[in-house]
Amino acid sequence: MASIKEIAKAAQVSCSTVSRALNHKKGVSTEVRDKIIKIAEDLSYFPHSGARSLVQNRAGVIGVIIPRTSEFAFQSPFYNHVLLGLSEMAGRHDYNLMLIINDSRSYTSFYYRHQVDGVIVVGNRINDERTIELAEKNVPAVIVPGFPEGEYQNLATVNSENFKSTHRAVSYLIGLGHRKIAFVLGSMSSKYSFERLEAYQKAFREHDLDYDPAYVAESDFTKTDAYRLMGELLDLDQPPTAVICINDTLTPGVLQQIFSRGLKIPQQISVVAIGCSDLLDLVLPPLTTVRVPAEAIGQTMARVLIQLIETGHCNKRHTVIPTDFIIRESTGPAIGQGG
Amino acid sequence: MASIKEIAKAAQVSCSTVSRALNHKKGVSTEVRDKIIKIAEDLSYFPHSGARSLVQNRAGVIGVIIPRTSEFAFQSPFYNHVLLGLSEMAGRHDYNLMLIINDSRSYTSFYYRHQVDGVIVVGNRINDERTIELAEKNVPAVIVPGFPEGEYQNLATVNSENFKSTHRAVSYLIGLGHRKIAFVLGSMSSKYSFERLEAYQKAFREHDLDYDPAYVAESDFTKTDAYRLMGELLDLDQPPTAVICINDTLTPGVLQQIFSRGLKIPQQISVVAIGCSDLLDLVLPPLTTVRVPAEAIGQTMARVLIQLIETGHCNKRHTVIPTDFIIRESTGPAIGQGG
DNA sequence: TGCAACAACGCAAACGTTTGAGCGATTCGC
DNA sequence: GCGAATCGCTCAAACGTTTGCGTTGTTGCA
Repeated sequence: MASIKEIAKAAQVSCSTVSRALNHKKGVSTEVRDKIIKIAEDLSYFPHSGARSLVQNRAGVIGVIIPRTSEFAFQSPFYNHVLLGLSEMAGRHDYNLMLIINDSRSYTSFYYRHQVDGVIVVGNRINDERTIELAEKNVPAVIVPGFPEGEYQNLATVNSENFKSTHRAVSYLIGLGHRKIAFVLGSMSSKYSFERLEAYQKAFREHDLDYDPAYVAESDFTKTDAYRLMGELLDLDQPPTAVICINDTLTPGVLQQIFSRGLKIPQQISVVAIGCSDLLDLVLPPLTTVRVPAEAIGQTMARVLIQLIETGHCNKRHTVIPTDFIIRESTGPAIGQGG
Repeated sequence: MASIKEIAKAAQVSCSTVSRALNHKKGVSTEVRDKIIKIAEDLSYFPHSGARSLVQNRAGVIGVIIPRTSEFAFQSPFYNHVLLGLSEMAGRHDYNLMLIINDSRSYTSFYYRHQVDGVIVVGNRINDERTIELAEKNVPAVIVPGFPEGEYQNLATVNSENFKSTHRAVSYLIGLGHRKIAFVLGSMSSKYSFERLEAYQKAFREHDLDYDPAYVAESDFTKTDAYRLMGELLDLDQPPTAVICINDTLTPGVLQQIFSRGLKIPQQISVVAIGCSDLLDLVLPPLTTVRVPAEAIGQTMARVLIQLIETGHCNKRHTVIPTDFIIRESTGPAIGQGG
């Protein structure tokens, strides 16, 4: 409500001086500055962000795009944790978040329409032409996941260490004597499904073992489907002695199938979860987990984007965040296996 | 990038005409209008929202404040679903969402600093002075939950039907013969814990029964605490034959305690969940649930706020959204009870 | 023919802020 | 003690829109 003019009048100085005083720029004496600041507080003055963005070409807002249905975005712990990291880091640098969910329009149009300073895309699809447009129009942007073909000045990526972590988990299970290791994947159009499957295969090869494709199930990422698929896997003549769940959404479905059959974990089947959900922390026994650092992903994305916005370049265009492999009580030696 | 000026030059008209043409106001011939619109598209023009908000005093942005830690906000399905409803309804009316989580500053300052058109507070604490400030400064705002003392022109509330739904659930359990009905509450400083407990008590009174406070447990809203409390409840000399979980965060803890003891649901204990989490839908057996319509709450909040913003008043200052009581398979007749 | 009404458009002010240029007054260096 | 640098401040332009008012040209009506 109160504008810089009223403060200027009250303090008997010009607008310029008020602006400089409030922004702590030099060129204003301490007495005048203190006086102005006091008046501004008394009048409960807040700068008009629109006017400011007009002249400064900076809005102090980061656009966050989640190209998923709202349902999906808010149900998956991954997005929640990324948002958490984003909001934390953005807040620390005095940026706010503008949220766009399930908008079919171009990312670039969003950037222009809302005068955000940069754009973050969470859950980028492989080969989404909108990401390329973003890069070609030189919009400061950070995406997860994905490595675009070209090298663009203003486009950065953040990924989690999919291959390595999955590889470690599978190797661990093999080391425990497991050979029939079920792997409940999501859709293979998803980048990380693909990477993690490769890791799975490589771990088998490294131990001079063949892996049986029958134990790899491709789901549509829903709990229901995971429940169904796990049922099919357990109905095999040689049911798996271990199972890996590729993400948070699937894990409950797999677990419920196991629980419903009264199978003991880890005595009868070992379980490894990949994901970031805390909701599963209370599952008994505590699950051996590949923890995807979604919060750190969000933080990093925000940090890189802000650097991109403010300096026009970034130190690392492609960041890979390491995952943790946490061995807890849901995994144990395979039974009835040759070791 | 492209401004209205460039379009004006290209179309050989004045800025005014361009503005009028693009905003579909009258005073411009159809030929000129079409020409301008075409040029605007070719130049991929987007109006500068800052400049627009400067002169129109409207930003097209709704501020969403969640006065919780980021962890809490993003873990609880309630907030997620409210956000879902908000984003859906806001999008439909061409508003965007600006998200503020865990900001200790005044709500009013947020309103002014970011030139949002109105403010939504999700998870208002009883007697939070910041809400009152919002109302007193006449900022268009909608809050959940809560009924402030005074009647303020620009402050509206949305609540879910806490009392009625809980009452119905408890009555149902009593009808099934249950007498020792555990109730795992959250903190009593929370409005809905309080309301729901009252409903619980009233249901007992109405059936001419005394309720035993020993079965009411006040938690700190965490899974861990719920797990612990449910353990204590089951260790009672006369363990409960039914349990009601007051919200999504608690339910997994309670369930895990039950599962870990190998108790059969509903043969040995009936379970009623209050909440909106879909994650629990896959729990076996499917839970009898008081479904809190968080998504509808979000939608309603957005709708009311937009009305408040655009017309300066709203039809209903206090909206109460009904809850559903969904009877599924986790509840059954009490065993070893006199009926 | 004369005049009112109206449509289509341009002009310029206004929104609130930042910032380079400019201008006295004081201080500094030598 | 004189020019140069510095300080503290003001002026005014600029950012991109919208919009009331004015102007021109056309049409309608008597």
